[in-house]
Amino acid sequence: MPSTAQARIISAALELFAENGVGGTSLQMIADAIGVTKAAVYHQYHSKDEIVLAAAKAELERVDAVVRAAEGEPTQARARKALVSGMVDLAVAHRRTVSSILNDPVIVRFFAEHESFRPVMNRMSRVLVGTDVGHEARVSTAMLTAAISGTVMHPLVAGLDDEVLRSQLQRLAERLLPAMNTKRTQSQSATRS
Amino acid sequence: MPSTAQARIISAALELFAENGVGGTSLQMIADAIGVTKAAVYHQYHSKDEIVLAAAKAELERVDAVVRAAEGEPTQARARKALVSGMVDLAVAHRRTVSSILNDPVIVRFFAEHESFRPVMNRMSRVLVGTDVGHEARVSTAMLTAAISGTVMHPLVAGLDDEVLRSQLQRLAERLLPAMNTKRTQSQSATRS
DNA sequence: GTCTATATATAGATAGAC
DNA sequence: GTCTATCTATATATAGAC
Repeated sequence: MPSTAQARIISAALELFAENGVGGTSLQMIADAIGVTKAAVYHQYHSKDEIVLAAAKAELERVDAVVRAAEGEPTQARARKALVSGMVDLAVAHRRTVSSILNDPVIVRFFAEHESFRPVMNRMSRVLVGTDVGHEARVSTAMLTAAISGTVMHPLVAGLDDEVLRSQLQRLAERLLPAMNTKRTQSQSATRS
Repeated sequence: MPSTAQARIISAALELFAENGVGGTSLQMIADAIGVTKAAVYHQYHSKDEIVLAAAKAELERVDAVVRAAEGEPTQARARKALVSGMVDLAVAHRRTVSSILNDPVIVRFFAEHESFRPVMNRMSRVLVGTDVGHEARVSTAMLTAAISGTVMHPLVAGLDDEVLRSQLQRLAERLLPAMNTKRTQSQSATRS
């Protein structure tokens, strides 16, 4: 839970990361963006890595909220629809930031190194493909997230209205969902920490 | 037409850009990677921007070759299949580099600023959706490229064999193709319940 | 084409006053 | 919580010898 001063830093950092990449963003830029000096920033976070970590966590929390909402749906079919819809809304609402940040090599490395990030992706995958861990399931999940986050910042859709983009994106995203073995719908309330 | 010395620089730069981002890659890193000094690198390219530009051009040339091959197909249906297939092959063959580079904010800005990059994307779009410039066509094209390039570097598919990834990716990518007005080539219907 | 050496700016980071 | 001042390392970039 970041303080207000920390929240301003994270917010500015996310914007700058999206525009310049993590490696291309300096603490001086962040400080300038919120109108303070570097030392003030260092008083909140002791290193650049800590800022990157906090920014990544803030982004992931948005995804976590969407996943949690989907997990609350009564059937898997509805859960999947809720997940796709929520992810599309999230991506459209943050066109410029979401994709560039999730794809930044530095952030990707953080996700790989810090284990606390993995559960969210696993839960998302479980909502989408259940307990199936086959090839198709994995590729489907990966493709769905990559497609949604990548499309919204594509130059070809830059001029599109949010509403139009959202509806088209949602319709296309659902085509990527793997076929459901509609037999059993997994209990959605279990296994959450 | 890069010299051999220039080609080595570009090759090393592409690897490093993928791993650290453009902003996180210094000329010293590039020089170290190919075993020369910074001054030797500067003798080939007068600035970091020139290296980024040359690297982006090299990547785009690979895409251009795929598009050109697709354009040579006799029918639009075959052209689209060839394009998807070629893009998938390209992405799988360069799992680590393709996506991180195409999504890097610095590269994206280069693509937007330098007009010479745009025609390739327009030709690709024309192969995929013909002269249609509607919303669905634009989102489809954007999503197809984002999905292919983004999936291959997703952690979820990191352990997958190239062959498996390629076949799954191709099958899923074809689901994103918009319906063709002329004749059906797939049993895949355009609208799903 | 590659080197040594160097100029200048800015990076990440810390100390200590207010 | 924010500042000034400062440290050290490294960034981009150039000059000129081999």
